[in-house]
This record gives sequence, structure tokens and C-alpha cells, in this order.
Amino acid sequence: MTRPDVVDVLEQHGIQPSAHRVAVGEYVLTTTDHPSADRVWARVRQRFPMISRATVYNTLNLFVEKKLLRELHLSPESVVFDPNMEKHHHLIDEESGRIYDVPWDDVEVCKIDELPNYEVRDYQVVMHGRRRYDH
Amino acid sequence: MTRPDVVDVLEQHGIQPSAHRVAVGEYVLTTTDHPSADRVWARVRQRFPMISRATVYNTLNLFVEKKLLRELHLSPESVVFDPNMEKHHHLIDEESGRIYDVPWDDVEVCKIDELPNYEVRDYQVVMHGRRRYDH
DNA sequence: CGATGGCATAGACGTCGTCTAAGAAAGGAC
DNA sequence: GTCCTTTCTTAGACGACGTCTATGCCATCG
Repeated sequence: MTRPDVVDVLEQHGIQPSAHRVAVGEYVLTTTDHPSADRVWARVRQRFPMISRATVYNTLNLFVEKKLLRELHLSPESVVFDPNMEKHHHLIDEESGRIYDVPWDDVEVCKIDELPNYEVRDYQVVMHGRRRYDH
Repeated sequence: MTRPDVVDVLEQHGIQPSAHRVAVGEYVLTTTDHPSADRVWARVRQRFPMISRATVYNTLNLFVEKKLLRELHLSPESVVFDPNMEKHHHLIDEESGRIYDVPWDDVEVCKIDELPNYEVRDYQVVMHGRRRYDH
């Protein structure tokens, strides 16, 4: 996502596109890394050394509130952000701890609407395993 | 689980059953509450006011290491412990934040072994919704 | 008895995230 | 343009949570 795109997206979601917000957005809205807040801070500081931790946290929380990001609580390490707002599943690589998105339709879940005691509004499959590169 | 049962279980898992460990075990190995570490501490202190936070944390970590407990990282609130070591899924109640166990066979997951890029070793479905009482 | 090894303790510490109070910047009215 | 208001940004204090360290305790064994 280029800078003007980010500005558009922020405006479409009712966010004033300040320089810092755009800087945070340019990284976190396009990455597939699932970075933690401090990871985002470190990354953005490379280009804006004066940006404060509070601003980064504020911005990330604002993005979550405005539905530009999802906060994931999957792994021991830390809370992590995901700009992919489509329904999808997650796989955590056992070796690296890295989190990968798994397309919604690659996994099929049945019987979930027939649970006797629960009304399910939302769900996802969380997998642990390994990414395969050998093919 | 009664006190002698807990002693047996600890010994079977290679843990010396000290008084404090048994006290922690009596609560955390039988509850379905999914308590956080501090919740366990508060609970055990009701009966053993002198037990220290470090001991509770040490004990919980020891239980996890020895496969008596599983640590869950599901919800914003905190890390939580689950003595149910069978395969099962989890549902988080949207109102209360409470976590419920969902039996493995109540949900069916397909195609998970056919994922092109991943080798899945383990998985669970994490659901958000409501517990139903009206029937 | 005294030595050894595992257990428990208090409190210091580190990390992560939030809050607060104040300053800087942007936009609108005129 | 100036003034005023609102919003954004900041540093640093703060708080929650979990770990670490150093010490003390207690049982067992020679």
C-alpha cells in the first residue's frame, strides 16, 4: 500500500491521516508479519526516530477500534496485529513461532451450529505445525 | 479430586507432593474455571495465607512442564490454565469472557491434512459466542 | 550430629501496555 | 492574517503481570 492509498483508507474509516498515523499504517496495514506493538514501534522508528511509544500504541488501538486491524491473542509471546480483516484461520509455526494466515476455505468446519449449549457467532481454527517449503 | 488423589497424580507425574503443591493442585487440577495465575493465587491463599506468589507461579509452571495443565492464550484478559488435557475446543463467552470447553467430537474439522503449505500437528477451534441456558 | 538437596519466601526486577499532563500543530471563524 | 478550539503527540509516571535472586527452611542421609 502506497502512501496515498493509506491516506485514503484512513479517511474512509474516519481517521485523520496525520503523518505518524500514515507512517504506522504504511507498515502495519500491509505486512503479513503479524507484528507486536513493540515490533511496529521499532520498525516505524527507523524512519521517524522521534515517534513515541504512546503514539504507536494509541495508533494501533485506534486502528483496531476503526476495524483496520485485528488484535490476535494466540501465542505465548505477545499480542499481535493482523491487517487481514477477512475471515481466515491461523497456523503457528512450532519452530519459529511465526504466524501464518490460512485461507478460510482451505479448512472446513462442520456441526458448529448444532452445538446444544452454545450460540456461536464467530470462530477460527488455530493450528500448530510447520510451514512446508519442500515442493 | 480429593487430597490423596492429588498426591497420587503428582507422584505419577514425577512431582514431589509438598503441602503447597497439593493445595494448588486441589484447586487447579479439578476446576473448569480456566483461572489465571493470580486467580489461583487468590484462591489458594484463602486456605494457605502464607503462600507466596512465586510459589504459585513456580507450581503452575511445573504442572505445565509435567503435562498436568495446559496454558491457554486465547483472550485479551490473560493467560489461563486448563486441567483438561484431552483434545477439545474452546468457546469464549462474549458477555462474561468466560471460557468453556467444547468436546472434541461436537465439532468436525475437515481438509486440514490437505493444506498444501503446512504440516499440521495440532489444532483447535476457538469460538466466540454465548452460552445458552434457555432450554 | 552436620551436610546435602529440594522447597518456599520476600522483594527486586523487567517487560508490556496505559495514563496523565502538557506542549505542538491543524483547522475554522472572522 | 489572528485567535480559538480541537486534535495529535510527547515524556515519563504508573500499574499489572510474571520472573529472578538470594536467603531461609526442612527433610533425609551419612
